[in-house]
This record gives sequence, C-alpha cells and structure tokens, in this order.
Amino acid sequence: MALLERNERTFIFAMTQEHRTKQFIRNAARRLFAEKGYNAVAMRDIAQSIGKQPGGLYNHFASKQAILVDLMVENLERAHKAAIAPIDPDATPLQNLEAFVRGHIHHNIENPDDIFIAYMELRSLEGDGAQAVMSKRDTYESALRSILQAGHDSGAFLLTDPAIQARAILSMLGGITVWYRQTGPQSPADITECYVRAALQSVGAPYSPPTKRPNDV
Amino acid sequence: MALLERNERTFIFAMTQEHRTKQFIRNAARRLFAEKGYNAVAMRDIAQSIGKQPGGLYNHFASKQAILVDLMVENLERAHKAAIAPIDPDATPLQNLEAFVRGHIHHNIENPDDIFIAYMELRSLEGDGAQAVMSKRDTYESALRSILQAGHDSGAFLLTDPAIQARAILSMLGGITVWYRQTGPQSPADITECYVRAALQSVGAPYSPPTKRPNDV
DNA sequence: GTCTATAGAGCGATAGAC
DNA sequence: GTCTATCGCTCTATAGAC
Repeated sequence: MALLERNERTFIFAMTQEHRTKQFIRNAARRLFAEKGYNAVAMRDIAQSIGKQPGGLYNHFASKQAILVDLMVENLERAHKAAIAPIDPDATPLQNLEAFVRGHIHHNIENPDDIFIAYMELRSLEGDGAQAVMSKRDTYESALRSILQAGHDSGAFLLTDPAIQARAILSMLGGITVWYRQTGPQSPADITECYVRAALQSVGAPYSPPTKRPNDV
Repeated sequence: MALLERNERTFIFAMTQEHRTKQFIRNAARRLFAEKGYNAVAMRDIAQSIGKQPGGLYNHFASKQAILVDLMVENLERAHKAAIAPIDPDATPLQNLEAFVRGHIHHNIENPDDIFIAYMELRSLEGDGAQAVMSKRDTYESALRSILQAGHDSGAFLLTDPAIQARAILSMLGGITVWYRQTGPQSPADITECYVRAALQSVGAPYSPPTKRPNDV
C-alpha cells in the first residue's frame, strides 16, 4: 500500500524531511497530472502514491492548485535555460533558430511529463498563477518570433508571417511529447533530427543532418 | 435564466422536438467542453445553458461520456470528408499533400471547438468509445503518412522519417485551433497560407502562394 | 419529454490529537 | 510533520409524478 516512489531525476540527499516530502509530492503529482489530467487526479491519489495521508499534503502546499503552479513555473524556468539561453545576438538567424529548436526539443524529450502538463493544463490555472505562467510563456514565444523576424528581414527565411510561424513551430515541436510516449522504434536522436529538419525547412532554410556526432542525445 | 441558444451551424427546421433538443445538447456541450474541458463541465451546466433541467438530458444521451463520443465521432467523419476525400491516387504526392493540408486546415478553422476537443479530451474517453475514436484517428494519420511515403520514395520530398513527419505536420496544424481563438489581426486566409507554406516547406517542397484566388476562405 | 427530488459517491480542505 | 476524522460541497445518474 505504501509505495515510496524513487525519483528518477532529482537526487535527494542532505535534505530535511520537509524538503524530501515536498519533492516526493512534486514527483507524484507530475506523473499523475500527466497521466490522468489535473481535474481527474485527487489529492488522495497523490497522497496514496507516496504512502501518506491526504491531509498532510497541506503542510507542504497550500492547495492542489499550488502544486500545479509550482510544477509549471519550474518547468518554464528550465525551458528558458534550455532554449533561450543559447541564443547569441551575434549569430545568424539560422544558427539561432537551430540552437533554439535543439534546446527546445532536448528539454521536451527530457521532461515529457512537464511538457505534457504545460500544454494540456493551461485551462486549469486560476488567478495569479495563471497570469504568472502566461507571462513566462509569452516571453518564450517572443524569443522565437524575434529570431524568425530577423531571418525574415535578412531574407534568410521564407515565411508568410513571423508571429503565426512561431506558433506553428511551437505547436509542431509540442507534439513531440504526445507522440514520444507512444513511440516504439524511434530513438530520441532520430526524433530530434526529424523535427530539427522539419522546423528549419518549414521556413525555407536548408538542413543537412550532422554526419556523425556520437554523443548526441 | 432560460437561454435558448441559436445554433450558428446547423439549421433546424422540420425536426421533431426530440431531435431539436438533442441537437441543442450537442451544441451546448461542444461549446462548454471546448471552453472549460470535459471534466470541468457538469451536466447541470449543459442543461442550464439550454434552459432545461439536468435529469432530462438522459432522455437523449445515456451518459455524459456518450455526448463526448458523439461529438468526437461526428467530427472525425467530417474531417475525413474534408481532408482524405480529395486525395487522388493519380495525382502527385505534392498535389495530394497540398490537398490534404488545405482540407485539414479548412476543417480546423470551420470547426475550432470540435478540433480543440479532439486534441484535448482523448484522455477523457473510456472503453468502447475510446477504441472507436482511436481507430478513426489512426486511419486519418495513415492517409497523411502514405502521401509522405510516396513523396519520399519518388524523391519529391526531403524528410527523415514519414511516420514522425506525419505526426509533426498534424501537431503543427492542430495548433491552429489553439492560436486561432486568441488571434486578432490575422484572417483565415492569412493563417491558411502561412500553414500551407510551412507544411509543404517542412518536407522540402516548393511553395508559391496563389497570386489571387478571390473566393478562398 | 420534461420536471422535482434525491440517492450514492467523491471531492478539496480543515481541525485537532499526537 | 503526520495522523484521524469530518465538514460542506459537487458530481453523475436514477426514480417517479405529470
């Protein structure tokens, strides 16, 4: 009955009991929200999956909603580091687009549950948490739009509208998480190459796959 | 209190009262499911929005789940007519891809609520209804994959994997509905051209927008 | 076919002992 | 910090009058 789940991503040591339990709650909620959807998961379910009683969860999070906001904000901060940080003002639009797309895809493949929640549960956000998350999402989308605009202005990209194109690319890449779960044979490297090519070619840019980069994920 | 909503899409005349009410339920459920999500909508909400009492809905649908399945199946049948019917075995892969993409986009823009539900509420399906819907979705995806495979084999398309590429394109086009609701300035024609170009170019195919086709939607 | 009324279950969140 | 117990609410679906 009491399933104390191991967290695959976060190594836990030298942590107070409070922090440890809070992290267990995050991990259980992440998995359950992604699997069943926020509305279909009860606080009881989260408590049961970490071998605790429902009431105790409120010692760590003020509400079920607070857990969702915590997961979404943390994920968006990691996404920024993965996709926006590599953008270089001195590089070409094509180099920046490939850097953004590779960072984004890498983050998606490494954090499938978080990405799935980010796409599916926007509607479940309420009040201040909703505004905070939306604002971070806008920043993210703006970064891609700026790259596309630069490539459009310089003639490097062939596209009709940078704003729509940014959304089209993000939608396409967002689908990775949906399909990745169901996917059998394709490796992460295969998926990455396919999507990088599709994204770059979608704006008329050329793409040649790396001949052999042995340590690519 | 009793808001008898007009349906914008389905003209209702010479219908029995039973059929009329059933259609009102469909329309109200479609709008509410798309707006709030299946799990967040109560039978009370649907009843209230058509000025009826909750219990009466069960004279027309066996369960809330049955309403969702009804909407999804009907939508998929219309999507097949829009995107798969125009495929011509004697045409080139490029012609078929453009026909499929245009039909798909047109269907998406004309049925934003249905498309949104189709993407967001797959997890809410249970039992037989889930299998029926999944099977129809697979057929749809297969049709696009076949076009891509043909273009890949003939050398007309430049892509890494037809199966992944089919999902990438469908994900990209599926995003239209998400953004379309929030969109201000762009017209359906602008959105269509931008997405047709992105989809065709994503497989390395050339694209020139139609110079002037006055009656395009 | 629609109504009123309600059964039966599950939900988020809180109170207070330890 | 975790437990037990429970409050107050909402939900889907049904029963039976009209």
